[in-house]
Amino acid sequence: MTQQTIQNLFSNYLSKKPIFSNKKVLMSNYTPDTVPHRENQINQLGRIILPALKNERPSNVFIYGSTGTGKTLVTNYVLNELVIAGKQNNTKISTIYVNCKMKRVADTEYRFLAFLADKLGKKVPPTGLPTDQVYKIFFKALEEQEGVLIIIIDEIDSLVDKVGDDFLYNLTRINQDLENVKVAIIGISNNISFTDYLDARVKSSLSEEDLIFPPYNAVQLQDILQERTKIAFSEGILECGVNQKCAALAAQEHGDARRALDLLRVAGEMAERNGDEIISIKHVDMAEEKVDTDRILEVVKTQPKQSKAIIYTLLSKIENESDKILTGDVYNTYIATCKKVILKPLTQRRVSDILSELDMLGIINAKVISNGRYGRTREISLAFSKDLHTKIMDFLKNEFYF
DNA sequence: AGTCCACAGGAAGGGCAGGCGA
DNA sequence: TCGCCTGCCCTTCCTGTGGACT
Repeated sequence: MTQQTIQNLFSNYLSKKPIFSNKKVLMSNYTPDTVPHRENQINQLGRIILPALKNERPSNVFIYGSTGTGKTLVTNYVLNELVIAGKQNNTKISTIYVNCKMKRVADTEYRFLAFLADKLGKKVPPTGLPTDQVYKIFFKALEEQEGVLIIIIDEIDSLVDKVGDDFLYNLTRINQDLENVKVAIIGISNNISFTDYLDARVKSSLSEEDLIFPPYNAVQLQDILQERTKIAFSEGILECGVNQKCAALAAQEHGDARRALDLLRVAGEMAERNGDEIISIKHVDMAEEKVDTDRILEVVKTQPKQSKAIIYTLLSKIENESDKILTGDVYNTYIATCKKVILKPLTQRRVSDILSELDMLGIINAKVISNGRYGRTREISLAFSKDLHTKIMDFLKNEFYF
């Protein structure tokens, strides 16, 4: 592209009527003024945490529902309101929000405690101290607090899966040793059967109250999108049926509002990039493909070298042989791949774990099957379209200098 | 009913890098 | 600088398992 034409491109872009008037409202971290179709949950949660306004400890709450059902949004919304009411009432209410899925922030017991202590104003080094000392620092920080403190632990299941439920046991018993501050815990999880695996004592004290968030249906999603589009886009930009299509697609995916918003945002970006003045159904279709492609490609890109070698092995095996392959085959071919790219091969045990990780990340589908006397193994297939195969393969070939 | 395969996956521990306090 | 602690990645060793085969 010559300099002249790129200048034309820029001035063309600037002279067009803008597609977005406020893109922020389509982001997942945006808290709107109202939360449609969650009135019940807002009321229930509100009632549970009411005692905080009288400087009493509210019950611990356990919230569950699948992704994009508004759990975090409702919790933040209600707690914001609670803090405001507390201020008017001269009651000190503070909240700490922790997301246990955030890598290198709160994904281990140490980091989790360090994060909480940090929020309470006590610095803990990122590593180096014994865990019991971090507990001490955290308790000390708590002792200096007063009023009611509500700790929201989002994606709590992923931390418990990783480090066990001991830290929850300690946390739920925290109040016995504290005088000035009352601590309540709100646990949020995507996994409905999560509490089944907890220690009985932890379970009973953590879920003194339970709240369930059902998935949104297509009509409800449409309402949510309608509210946001009024603020997000310039007037008359949206073709009829765009909202419906985004809502319908997201409803198929367990009523995930986050996905609906993503689709709408990316559709807008697609239109913007193409220089179109109206967002049409065509853009939603493009957005659907892009959202999936981007997610998987991003996951592949961020994998360590060994996982990439395994993904490469899987792709080449599936390309050349059958759609479904077994662990043993993968391992043998992986050894060959390692030789080719001069990588020290891992043991089968470790490869088995990496395959489980890839399964959890949604890159592969792995199902444990039994072939009778020919053993038990995992049957592995790829979780994305043929189209994406080529893109990922190209990326990996480039990565390994093939 | 018992055997046997090819793994799955749990437990324990080694080695490393990074950080702290003495 | 050294000893101690952490998380992380990995290996080694081990037990468990579903179902075809005998």
